[in-house]
Amino acid sequence: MHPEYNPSDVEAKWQKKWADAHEFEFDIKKAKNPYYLMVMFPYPSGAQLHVGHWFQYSIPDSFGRFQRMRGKDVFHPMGFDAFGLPAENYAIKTGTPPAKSTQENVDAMIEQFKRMGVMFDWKYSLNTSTPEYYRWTQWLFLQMHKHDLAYRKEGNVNWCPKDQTVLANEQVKDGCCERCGTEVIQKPLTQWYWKITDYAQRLLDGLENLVWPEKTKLMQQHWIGRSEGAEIIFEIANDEKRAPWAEDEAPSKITVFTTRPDTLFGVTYVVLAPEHPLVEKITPEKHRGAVNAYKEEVKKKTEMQRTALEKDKTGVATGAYAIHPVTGEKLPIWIADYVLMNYGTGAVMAVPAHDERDFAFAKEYSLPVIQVVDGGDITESAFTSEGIATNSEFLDGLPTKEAKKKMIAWLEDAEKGRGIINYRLRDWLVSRQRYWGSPIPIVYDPEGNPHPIPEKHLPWMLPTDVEFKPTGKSPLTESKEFIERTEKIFGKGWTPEFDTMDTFVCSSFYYLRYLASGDDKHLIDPTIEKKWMPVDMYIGGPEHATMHLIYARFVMMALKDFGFVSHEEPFQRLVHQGLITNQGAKMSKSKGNVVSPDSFVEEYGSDVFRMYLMFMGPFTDGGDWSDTGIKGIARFVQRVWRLISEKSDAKVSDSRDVLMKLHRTIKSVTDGLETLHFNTAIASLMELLNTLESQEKISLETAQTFAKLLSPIAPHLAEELWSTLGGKGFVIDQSWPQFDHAQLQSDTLTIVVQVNGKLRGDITVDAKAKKEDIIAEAKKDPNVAKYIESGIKKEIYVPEKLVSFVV
RNA sequence: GCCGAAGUGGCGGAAUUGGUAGACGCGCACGACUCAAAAUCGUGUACCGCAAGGUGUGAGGGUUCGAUUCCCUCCUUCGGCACCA
Repeated sequence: MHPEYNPSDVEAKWQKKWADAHEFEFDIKKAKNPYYLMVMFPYPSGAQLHVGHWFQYSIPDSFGRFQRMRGKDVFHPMGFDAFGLPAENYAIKTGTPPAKSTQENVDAMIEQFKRMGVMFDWKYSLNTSTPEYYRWTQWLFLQMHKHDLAYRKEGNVNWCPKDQTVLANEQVKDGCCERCGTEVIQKPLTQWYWKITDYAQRLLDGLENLVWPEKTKLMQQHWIGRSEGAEIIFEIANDEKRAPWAEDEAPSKITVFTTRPDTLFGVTYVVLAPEHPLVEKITPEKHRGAVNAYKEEVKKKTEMQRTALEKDKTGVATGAYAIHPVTGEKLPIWIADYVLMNYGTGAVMAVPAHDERDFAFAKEYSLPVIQVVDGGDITESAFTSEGIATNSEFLDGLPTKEAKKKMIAWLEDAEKGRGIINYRLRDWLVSRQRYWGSPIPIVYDPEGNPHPIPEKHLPWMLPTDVEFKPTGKSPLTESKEFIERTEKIFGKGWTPEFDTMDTFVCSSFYYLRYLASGDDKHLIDPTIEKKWMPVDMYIGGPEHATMHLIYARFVMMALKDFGFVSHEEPFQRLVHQGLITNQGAKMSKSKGNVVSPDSFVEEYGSDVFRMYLMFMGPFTDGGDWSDTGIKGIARFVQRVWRLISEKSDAKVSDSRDVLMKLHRTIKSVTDGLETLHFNTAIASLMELLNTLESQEKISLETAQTFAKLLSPIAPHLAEELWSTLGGKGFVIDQSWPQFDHAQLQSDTLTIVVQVNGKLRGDITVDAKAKKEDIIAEAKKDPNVAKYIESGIKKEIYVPEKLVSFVV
């Protein structure tokens, strides 16, 4: 008699045995066959782990166990992305210091992870909000600064006038403050940026060799937004009515960017972004009123409203004129909000005949439209495709591609422009007017010039004498200790930088710090980095496709240039897990639709729960939560437990059919786990179990192989089974079963017979049968014979699969 | 608007160098065991049809002996970008 499998006892037992044997304690120095498996680290929220966490962390653990059994030394660390808004907001609400609530949450989460039965070695953990970690965040800032990749400039932030606070993009809902509903305005602020744009081309090129979802690569390509074109210089017409300015700073030219230099002869006006610094200088007195009024109007619009306008183009003429670089014609200069200051040069040459936005604008303000590319009708809309140049002097008759080249060559000769590549990527704004982040390691002298804090003062501690109430300034400005500390070290009148760093900075290099084992002298040991990087498999949500995954790549490239690492790319293979929803909606505390795994784990055990999550569908798809099928997995576990131990017999050997099924299962489980199709891997184990069930007895070897195949996906059950079957040591330490090609082949084949593509029968033939014999056999099938009476026109034979007759 | 992914039984999903659509599981129905229930086991389960047979992978067309798979048009859902010059 076999007692029922009791998951809670068995799982607790094996978790203890693993711990006692130090089974999952890792040594990155000793590892011989490194495999670096990382899952994006969580934010330590106060809520319990939910079904989504189990999906995200238990399934990769199964993948790690599989790689481990295949002989890899799998390093699979876990840490916490602990700086960020929620803890700060919680502090504003309750007064609890973020450091305190964060630590409590981290501790609680670690306890829950342990119950999951995952292989994390907590000795390698990290927490980005600890001084031991953020000293490296600050070190990274200093390195960026040292290599001229960090600079300050004025930029706009989302500002809530009522709450007196800077808002993150996700706190802005429909142009209003998420909390109080006040309309959010754009406020200029001087902040720190990192020059990620210097790396645009490398970030683009590097994508090619990465084993990443194509979709993600494409998103990064769009994000980087490379476009080839030309910068063209338009002189400003010398007009006595223009604005007064000092002779030496007289602006004399506007530089525009265009991807269509071939249409230069079709330019009928020039447009500047309303924020363009030249606007003020070129606008003649007479037009200032209208221009300033328009600028005010644009400033009031949030980004949302500005982009929602779609078709209605607005703008105003500045009254100034530009000179066409080839024809010398005078072209009016307009300002319009459809031209963006942060793309290209903030100025465009308008070719209404061949650009939709210019066309709409020209129609609105009755500006001339000149066709310079043949091949389309421009009476109703712009013709934006390529064609043959016309009305274009020396370009006439050339196809677009050649016309572009010739125009660029002409401009370069005449020194009126040049061919350039433009990127949409913008520099990374790393300043945050927040408390709960890493302080920026910069101090200002009494004249206000920034100076990097010498490395010996790191970690540059985050002060604690701060109230968390919003005041309109960075919270650190309140800290007396912070200011006193700065003056004590640097001198009277010196002040610290009060902003903290974006949390994406913390997560841009954490893959290196896991490997550093807390080393406080070096970011990472170069030999360890060489051995372990890049990360072999990185798993995380698709919401990080651009931001985090581009920042991390940029930082790795920069660190390589600085000489600290040997690799260019941090993540070799990337997989996005799907999202587990509840009734179609993302699980969140605010919606109150969070599903807790606790009651299921208690009833069925963690093996069943994680297996059920795997069985729901492909890992990359996620799915809508429903507990209706979990019983099927629970049944499977009980049947495995009962049948495998009951039927195994060291004295029997298996039939050819059983061996074939076994080897086919080894193959499909291996393929399934390698490609993260855990659902099909489990299905094929179920099929194998169904086959074994019909046997009187099975060999001990087959039973043990079953336990091994089960081990990554149901680790506790597999250990229990393995020990019951007399296996030595832990099943997780066994090597992964190999399949034998010879055993995959059946002695007979089923050949399908079609007539005119319709299935009419099937025949069973010897695996070695010849084509002619198989076709002859197919013709004899009584049902097939009926359909081929009228005569066969064509015979098609697909080896080992089918015969098709055309009549 | 543009870019990308997807759409298969009552449900989750299998199957793609084009070759038996619906593996595996859930649910459901009937049966066995039971005083009974649960659990377990067995049988059946895409649709229409008594059957022969026919239909069927979002809709419509195309290529092919043969299409869930390839091509075109459209619809729906999801994700991303959003006046990018």
